[in-house]
Amino acid sequence: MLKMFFSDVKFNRCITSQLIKWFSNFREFYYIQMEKFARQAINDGVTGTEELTVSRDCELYRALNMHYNKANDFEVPERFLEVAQITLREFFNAIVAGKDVDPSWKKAIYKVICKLDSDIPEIFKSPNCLQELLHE
DNA sequence: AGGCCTCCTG
DNA sequence: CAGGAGGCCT
Repeated sequence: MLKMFFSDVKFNRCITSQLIKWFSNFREFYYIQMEKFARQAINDGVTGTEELTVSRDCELYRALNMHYNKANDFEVPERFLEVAQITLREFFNAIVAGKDVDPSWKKAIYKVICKLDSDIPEIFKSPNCLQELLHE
């Protein structure tokens, strides 16, 4: 029964597009939070990027975790914190520099951050990805 | 043309 | 989160 489903071309295509959609939505949420917290920091009088840090007990982290990992199903990798912090600082600097007057000011940040993306885990590249994931 | 992505909405 | 429109790339 399951095999029948997973070998269905339409079904697989549907799944991938949905996954893409999810990642897209996640990304959006991520960047919205980043901008929000960066602006908040500025309003709170933060002057330097050194004061901006992302740890497991900061508000920004909580907001993200609440959204992506509400039930704490997995442990958030350290790398995520690093990238999150870099992103936050990137936003902070851009806003402080007044770059946000440019309608597409976020593009530059996106370009920087996407290079920090981790590689896609091998399991997702497998054609049997769905089966393998289900067996975990 | 088809796939993937972003942006805006609901 | 899902849908839809529009842009970019192959």
